[in-house]
Amino acid sequence: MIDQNIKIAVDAIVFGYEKGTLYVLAVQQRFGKLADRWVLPGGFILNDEPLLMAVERELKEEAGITVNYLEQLGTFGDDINRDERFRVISVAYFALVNPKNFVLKADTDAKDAKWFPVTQIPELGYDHNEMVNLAHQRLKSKLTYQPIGFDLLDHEFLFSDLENLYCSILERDIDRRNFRKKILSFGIVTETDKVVKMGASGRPGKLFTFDKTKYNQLLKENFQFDIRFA
Amino acid sequence: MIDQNIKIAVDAIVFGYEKGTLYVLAVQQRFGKLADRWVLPGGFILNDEPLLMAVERELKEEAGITVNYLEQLGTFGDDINRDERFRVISVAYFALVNPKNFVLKADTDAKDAKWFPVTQIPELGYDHNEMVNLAHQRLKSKLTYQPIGFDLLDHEFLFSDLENLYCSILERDIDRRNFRKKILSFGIVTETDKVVKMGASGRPGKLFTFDKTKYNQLLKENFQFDIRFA
DNA sequence: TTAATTTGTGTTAAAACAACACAAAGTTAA
DNA sequence: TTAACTTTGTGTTGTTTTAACACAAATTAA
Repeated sequence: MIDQNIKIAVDAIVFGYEKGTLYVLAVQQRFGKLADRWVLPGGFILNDEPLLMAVERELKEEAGITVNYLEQLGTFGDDINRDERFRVISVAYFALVNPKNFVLKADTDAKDAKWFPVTQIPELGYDHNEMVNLAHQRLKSKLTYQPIGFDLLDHEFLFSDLENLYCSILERDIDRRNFRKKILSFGIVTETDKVVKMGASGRPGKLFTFDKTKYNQLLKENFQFDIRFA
Repeated sequence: MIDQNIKIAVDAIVFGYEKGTLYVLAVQQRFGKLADRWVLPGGFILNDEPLLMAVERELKEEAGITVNYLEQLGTFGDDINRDERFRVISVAYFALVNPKNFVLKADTDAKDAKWFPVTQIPELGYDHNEMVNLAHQRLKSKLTYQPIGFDLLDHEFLFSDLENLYCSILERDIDRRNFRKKILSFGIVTETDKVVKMGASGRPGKLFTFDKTKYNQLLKENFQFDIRFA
């Protein structure tokens, strides 16, 4: 048997979006040297636990959430001292969730769980700021070639919600007419007959939904989602 | 100290290209239950060894090569029995090399090392065929949005080499005039004044080089390499 | 010297993109 | 009740990019 003494953990960068602001979920550590320090949700995997399950378990335990979208981001194991106690290699996951769907509640190892605006993330433990930066990049680029924005929104949303999401995450202006034309041309967003009055003033807007079935169908026919517009 | 008994390995999917054929490097195992079986080059990491170094070391040891391009592909750890001896999580790397630059030589654990055409890869040990498939996908898509094709070619190459590389890897026809126009418009490929006579008949062609410095410069100015053509 | 092979080059019609402004439907305040 | 304000919803046009297409030039082989 080989002599190897390295531990394996998973960590998750969970993005949430609400009213023009992009948030990242962090938890406050309860125990150990980094007690009180904010870190990404995550932890060691169990001996007989698949990686994906470990992430899902930790998110449930530490913050009480279940995500809409989850994919591997990358594995951090080049800095052999990234955890000062002993060597830990961490598999980072990228996740999206609609914050409205959950009330955060810290459970096991976490003292607290909180959404931080992506522009105001405190200094996190380990190399977690690095992970957040990488994930943030991934989100930005993925938004343009995969319809993942919908995983951050309500099931039914106003077109302006979608537009604002793109605007704020990509940090640029968008021409409403061109954007709408393009999105609708894909045929993966359906107009419902519901109309919703804004809390504030203004003309009421129609609600739309993302048609995932249609999207999967189109994928088989070599459809390529792509939004790179003015 | 947590009770965790999982080993960590790295594996590499190394692509090589020569005369219209794309190859993947595999090695034949010398020891153990899978002796004689072809597998991807790789192995367990050392306690104080960064992941990247582990891959480079294994490639050197098992096949005698140093790659041109190396990036993380993904971590395989959901199937807890992917290695039947005990649980192993493997970090897979994606690599590109010009086969001409090396003579393969199996050294330590490997009995033999060999290039297999990507269309004729034997049944490999563990989940390595899955890794190859994923890497192959990555290569195809990355070829269109990152200038990595050059890492598979000689330093100086004919335009037709580049064109054939794209044709064969992406498995589609390319219009020579449009392709050339597009590539040259980026300004990252430089024409040398060398002319080379083909081994066979035909008009001699000029040699070109990839200007990496220029490419890095352009990147800072928000340049986006992108080849999606007829 | 003729045939075969490979490199190298330009134009045009069609499609996609970028830029642009105002009317409609509602709310709020005078 | 009217005027001001806010937000949704919609078309056109010039510009740029893309796709489709063919033949001459330089060399080797027969």
